[in-house]
Amino acid sequence: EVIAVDALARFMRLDGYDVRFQTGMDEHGQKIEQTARKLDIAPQALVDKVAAQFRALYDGLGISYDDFIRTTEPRHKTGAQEFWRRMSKDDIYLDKYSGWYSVRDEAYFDESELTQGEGGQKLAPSGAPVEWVEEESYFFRLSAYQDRLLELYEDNPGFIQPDSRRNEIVSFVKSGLRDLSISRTTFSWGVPVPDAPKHVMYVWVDALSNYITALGYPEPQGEMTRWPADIHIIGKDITRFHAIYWPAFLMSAKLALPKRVFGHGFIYNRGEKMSKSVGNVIAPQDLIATYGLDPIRYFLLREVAFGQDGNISHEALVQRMNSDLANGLGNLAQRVLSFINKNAGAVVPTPGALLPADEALLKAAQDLLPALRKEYAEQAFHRALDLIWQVIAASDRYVDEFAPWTLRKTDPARMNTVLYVLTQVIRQLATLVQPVMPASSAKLLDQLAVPKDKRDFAGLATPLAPGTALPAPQGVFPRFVEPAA
RNA sequence: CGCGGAGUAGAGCAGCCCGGUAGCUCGUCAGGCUCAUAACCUGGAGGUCGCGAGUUCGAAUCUCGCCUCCGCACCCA
Repeated sequence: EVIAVDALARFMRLDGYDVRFQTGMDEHGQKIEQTARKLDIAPQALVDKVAAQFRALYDGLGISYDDFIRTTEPRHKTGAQEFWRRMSKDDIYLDKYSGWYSVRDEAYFDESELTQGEGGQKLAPSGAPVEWVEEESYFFRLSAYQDRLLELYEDNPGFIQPDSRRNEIVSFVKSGLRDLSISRTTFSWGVPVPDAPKHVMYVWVDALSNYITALGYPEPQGEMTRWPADIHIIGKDITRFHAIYWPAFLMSAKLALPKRVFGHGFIYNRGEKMSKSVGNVIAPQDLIATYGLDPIRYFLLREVAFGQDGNISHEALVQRMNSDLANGLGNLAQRVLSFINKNAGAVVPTPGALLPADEALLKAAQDLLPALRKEYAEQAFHRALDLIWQVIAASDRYVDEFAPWTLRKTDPARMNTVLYVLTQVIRQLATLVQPVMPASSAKLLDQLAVPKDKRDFAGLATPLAPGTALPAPQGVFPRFVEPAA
């Protein structure tokens, strides 16, 4: 889920890291070529259209990517060809390939994997028709990498995450690796193999190399100095390619390996897999229009244990919106800020001596950042958010315990101290929630009069200055009310 | 067939690796408060932890068998 990657990237940026967040799309392959022919348009025109849709989607989701690479770009093609050349010559050899091929799956299947369809038609496990294909092909000596890959997994338990994915990959590799066909002659929509014009690269050599071609590979200077990547976040269905083929290719080309491959789960609609044929696909654009972008982002990161599959439903979404956002964070900010606005001169209050309870709440808020670093480092976004919300609950209890509306009459100085503590805490919370909800947290920080250049995590070290004028507060997270049926 | 995951209060989940009063969120019921977006706080009710057997002084937690659902296959990214 790109949103998760985005939140991670934003978190690291706010924490002072120089982040490069790149995404892109694979635009080659026989499937594209065929689809384009069916539509009677050029393949390039087809992928241009799709790419535009993707960019629009990402922009709509507020994705803060630094680069969006398409495999049809010249920079990718030349880079991919160079990558091919630099893979060890011992690893690439020419041979004949024959087997049952499914165009739809872009994969060959073993005889034993096929099922018998109607009229004797052989079908791939996916139900897609297969055809007997015999062609000249370049092969990659993947079999030679089995031990080195297992060693890699062994020495770096965190290389494939989550663990369940790792186990799958390890047992797959242990069961034996076969050499990989890495070129095709049956279609031409792809990157030509260097010095073998009849061949185009098989989709994965081509597509996987995007991670480095986007960095300017083979140019060793510039962005390429950032390689290796700290993490590849991918759909769990393509974990195999990223955790087996890609490291093997990189080893062959004598490049460093990414430090982690994270195969994330899928989002289900009410427990059902989204599928066009079932007609239960939820368009992100519709969700944003109905609920707003930040609530969606929050929901997806909070509700789903990242890495596992998750569910989305109107009911669950509304519940999160109303209880966590409107009643939780939103209400806390609103009750405190509007009280200050009405009863404490609309400025950051000046505190007196702090009581243990004050210290405790401030400490709880300050302790969040290191705790969040740990969770983000493990891509445990749901736990990170849970921690933040524990402090919100503690803050609500604190408000009730010290009841500023009573102190207003009995002890104004103490009231100011309480309100001061709360503004500091809310500021912490708003700052820490930025990676997940950039727009809403910005509004919150506006209301706390935090300068735009003081909103990163380093800025948290500087408390809000007492006496700073605060604007009139406005609700940031509206309750979701069912439209009248 | 095989490999993998899951079955715990009305709902969604944690706990299970490292056995010992079954926990969280939401909902629900009662009480409190009134600063706030009918919100917030406190307390209660609600579970034979899929089924059966075994190990053990003791099992949601370990072992074996069985049942059910799901993924590894479409789609989507």
